[in-house]
Amino acid sequence: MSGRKAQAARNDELILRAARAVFTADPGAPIAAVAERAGVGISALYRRYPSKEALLQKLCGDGLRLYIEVAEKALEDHGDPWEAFAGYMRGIVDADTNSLTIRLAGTFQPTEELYRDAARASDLALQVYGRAVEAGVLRPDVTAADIALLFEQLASVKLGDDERTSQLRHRYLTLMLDALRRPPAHRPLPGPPPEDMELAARWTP
Amino acid sequence: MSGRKAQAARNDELILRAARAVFTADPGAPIAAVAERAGVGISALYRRYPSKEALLQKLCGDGLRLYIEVAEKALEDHGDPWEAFAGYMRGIVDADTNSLTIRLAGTFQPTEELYRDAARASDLALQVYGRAVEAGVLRPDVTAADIALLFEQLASVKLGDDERTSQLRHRYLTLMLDALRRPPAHRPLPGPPPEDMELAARWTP
DNA sequence: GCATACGGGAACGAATGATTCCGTTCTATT
DNA sequence: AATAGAACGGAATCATTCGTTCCCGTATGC
Repeated sequence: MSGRKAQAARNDELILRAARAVFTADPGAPIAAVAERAGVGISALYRRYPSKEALLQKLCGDGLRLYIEVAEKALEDHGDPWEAFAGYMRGIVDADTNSLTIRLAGTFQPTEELYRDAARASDLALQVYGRAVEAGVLRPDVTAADIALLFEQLASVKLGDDERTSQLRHRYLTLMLDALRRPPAHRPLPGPPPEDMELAARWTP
Repeated sequence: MSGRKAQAARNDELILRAARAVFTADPGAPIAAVAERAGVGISALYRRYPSKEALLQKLCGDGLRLYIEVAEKALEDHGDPWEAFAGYMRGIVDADTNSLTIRLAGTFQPTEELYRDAARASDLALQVYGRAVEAGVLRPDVTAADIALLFEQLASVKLGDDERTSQLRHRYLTLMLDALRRPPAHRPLPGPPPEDMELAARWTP
């Protein structure tokens, strides 16, 4: 398989990657930004998806499936209960699915399938949470819904490039995990703290 | 003072209140939304501010001054060091200045005065932080810049009406404080956790 | 009474952005 | 080698949004 077909297949992937990156950074981004980032024309997009909404639904669905995958992996982990739970949270932060699912969710009409996947994801999250509670490693006054909101707070952290952002998210995840763990404890925070200049850079467009 | 002058004075206040509410909820909101919310016409806005940017600068400045006020109050508190620090954080969350300063900051050209106030705010924040560190009530591996980013994460929490949002922010602030405090401890979380229905409501526009 | 500051909201014009369309290129098949 | 047609690139289109301006009614203070 080579030539035109190969480019088409490559573009499939390029477009999805670009869309993910662009809409993760800015959920309201124009579709032209996706094309530009992918290095293709706009028509290459419209050949594959009938509308912007269709593309968003696809991305949202992919995000949900990724979330489900991470949660299932966590449920298979029968080692140390706390580590299983912490690993799950780190996995979700790495997958960065919250930027794609929730933040995009309000912007289009969810499909039936999307609802099903969301329900499944929610159910799995509840199981992961329940297992940590049963093992007694989680403080008892947080709920599974709390955990979901914590993910969203972490997703709101955005500073510098993608790598720096990820580093900081893990830093604050570690902090949150300290607050969640029973018994309470302080673990060393990973990654360097934000520098003043990093913060000051946000005052100019 | 009554009649036309009184209405003008009332409108001054109405417009500022409306602008605060609208831009806090959506930093990119149209100026017409502000007028509608204030219950005035658009020209009532333009009589007072020459442009949208001027209004945003005014709001941002007000937010900064409010921030400064809260921080100064905290520095005057010579009681229990931890409570002073925690009270400061609660005060900032209540004032909700982070939604106005940082989130708006990127959208216009900051004035000279804005820079000065931002510097002063940053300096005060550093003092509050420093005092908590000196008293040994704060874990040593977080920095003042970390605290700033934690505020922003809390500002990203938005669910239901304003009151519910505030309640939840305090809930997660309490969680974060548990992670910040030395020695580590778990304090009971205030406010009810999010219900599934509250979370599910966000899947439709 | 009346000049006028004030404010309501329609009108304007620029910008943005989704979608369509047309001409081009490259592949596979005849 | 000629050609049908898939895949593209990107300009043109068309609707919408939004900041700003303008016109006009109103009622207030003199």
